[in-house]
Amino acid sequence: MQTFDTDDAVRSARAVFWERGYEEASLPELERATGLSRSSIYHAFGNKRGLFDAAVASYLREIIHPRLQPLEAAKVAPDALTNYFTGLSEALSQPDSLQSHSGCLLLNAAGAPISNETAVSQAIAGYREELKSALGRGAAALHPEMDDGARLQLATVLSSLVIAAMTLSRIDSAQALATLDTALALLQD
Amino acid sequence: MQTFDTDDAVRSARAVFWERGYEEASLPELERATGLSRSSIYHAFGNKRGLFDAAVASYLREIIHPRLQPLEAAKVAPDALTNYFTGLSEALSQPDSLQSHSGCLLLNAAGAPISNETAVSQAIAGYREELKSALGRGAAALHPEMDDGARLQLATVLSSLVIAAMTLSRIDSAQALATLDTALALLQD
DNA sequence: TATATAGTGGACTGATCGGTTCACAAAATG
DNA sequence: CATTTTGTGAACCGATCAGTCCACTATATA
Repeated sequence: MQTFDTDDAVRSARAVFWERGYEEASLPELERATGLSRSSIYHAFGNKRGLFDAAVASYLREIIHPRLQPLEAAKVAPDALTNYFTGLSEALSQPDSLQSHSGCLLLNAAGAPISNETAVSQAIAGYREELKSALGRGAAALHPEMDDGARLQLATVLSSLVIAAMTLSRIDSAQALATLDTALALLQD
Repeated sequence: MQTFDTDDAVRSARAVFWERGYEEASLPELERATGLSRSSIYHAFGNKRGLFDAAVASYLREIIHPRLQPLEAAKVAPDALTNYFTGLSEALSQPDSLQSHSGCLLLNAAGAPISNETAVSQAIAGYREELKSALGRGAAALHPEMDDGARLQLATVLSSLVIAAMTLSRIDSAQALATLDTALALLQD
């Protein structure tokens, strides 16, 4: 049986992919981060790409979904949408968090050659759809009187603000936070 | 004297960086695209990074600024903002254009290790600021009655929609176009 | 204890990386 | 024509890449 914890190893590798991207994450880096030797990585994950896919699944499960969960529950609280943005804003304010200085693992991948892989591009597109859908449910809970068209428009705007903020967080945290503040301001109207 | 046209060479290299990103654009690829040998590239641009910087400057000058120009003129037409979004939407609809399948050279770089270079991150942050400012001027021309706070908010939202659309264009052109349609819809209100 | 199975570390492969060097070519200057 | 200057292509550099292989270890089963 395996002497290392698979989830721990994937989490460590995930951090490397998050910071450096798929292509620039080297095997020696991944070995160092996971504490595993090359043969163990290849035995457990097949190849570098297999480890990346495991990292993406882990990212969705442990980073994305926990924050979206209140917006995807059967009953959505009226303040769930506000809480989503304040929580994300706090995470981006933490100056040494991966979120704040590396943005979003998936969106970073969107601009890299790895996005030519259909499995990867589908994961990113699916994330955006899920984000939009969850934010739409939050909008419905906050503004029950809003009609479907306006709610869909708001969900598109809010999810775009999230995408822009995560993209900008790597290069200008002030602009990223200001972008999220704009999202919060939109919820007051 | 130089037997090749510098602007032509930079344009060709720019296309490679645009599609592949800085790190994954190899010297052989850049040689092939420009038709130049390695020593000519190094003689003219110093190194790979110098060629990339020239490509970024060329991208701003020939791709970004021409489209923003009507929004940055002394007098901005009321329909300049709408024209910006319809023009961008048409460019992303062109299925074989670099814009449609490679998004934005600068935003792609934002998610890659090259963004750790301060000159690069400043170029990207500056682009976002300029985009926001130009869209704000367009909003003022379209809605002269709008107060400063609302105009700034709208500019932040619109520039975020552009960023999201350019990011998504690499992986899901339908979502990218829908995002720009949302921007156009916001201008009707 | 003997045998089979699963996991691991390190050495190695061929390919490719960015960057450098150098000898030659072409043009300009005297 | 001789010399100098500038530009260029090709060979080469050490380093690093992802991936493979194999001998060895540790555990599990019998």
